[in-house]
Amino acid sequence: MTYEEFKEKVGSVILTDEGNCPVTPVVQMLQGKWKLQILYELCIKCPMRFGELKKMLKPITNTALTNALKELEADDLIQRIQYNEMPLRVEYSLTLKGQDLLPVFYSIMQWGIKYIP
Amino acid sequence: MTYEEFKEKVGSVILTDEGNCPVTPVVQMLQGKWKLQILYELCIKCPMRFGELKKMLKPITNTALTNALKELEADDLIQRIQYNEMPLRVEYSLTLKGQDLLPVFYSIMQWGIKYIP
DNA sequence: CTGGATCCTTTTAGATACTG
DNA sequence: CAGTATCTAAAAGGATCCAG
Repeated sequence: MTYEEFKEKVGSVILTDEGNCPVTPVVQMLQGKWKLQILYELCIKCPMRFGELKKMLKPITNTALTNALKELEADDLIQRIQYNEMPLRVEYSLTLKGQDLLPVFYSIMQWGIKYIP
Repeated sequence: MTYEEFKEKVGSVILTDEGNCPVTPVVQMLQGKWKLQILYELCIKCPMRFGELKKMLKPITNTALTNALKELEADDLIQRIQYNEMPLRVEYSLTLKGQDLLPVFYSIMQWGIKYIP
């Protein structure tokens, strides 16, 4: 896509909400130190358990992981399922909405490959 | 792109850096309350002057705008050109690297259109 | 006009200990 | 195992005043 094409599309499609950036709210939703990494892990393996995620995101604390997971669930990007076994088991997985972020991740990744050494 | 396709591509292409999310560093770079909005404004109109940007991002303060612009420039996403006229004029524009974010913005936008009411 | 400098408030993240 | 609760540290953001 060229610069002019973008201007044209954005200008007509969604620049209606008082000139605000249509990208910002989405990125706000993904902000925080851990959310994207969690989503990424769930892209690679899904579902995953709490402890499994914690191990992958190594230096993360319980508090941080819990908070991030809660916010992602509140935004309906991931789903939490609790199995009342002994010991307790909880599994997190991407929702359809969350899976729909894959193309976004991929385009970001393509940019990163080009520009991040 | 499907879930499986993503896994395959990501797994082979870039999952080399110790399992860390390849998307995160890019998003880190775009984090902060104002950076994306600035880039977006520059997508719509480029170049723009300091005061012009300030007007578009209405409640922003000088400090916040200055800081965001500096960081964007440090990441080589925008370019600052100063004209020593009287009164002083400074123009900001997207670099090629910055313009290359357009497809990313567009894919985020598509997602937003689908899921944000 | 385009910021710099300073101070202050708010938000976010980390450490530690504890529970069903 | 999967969290909660509480506290502290750090970072981000805002307000105000000043300068080339």
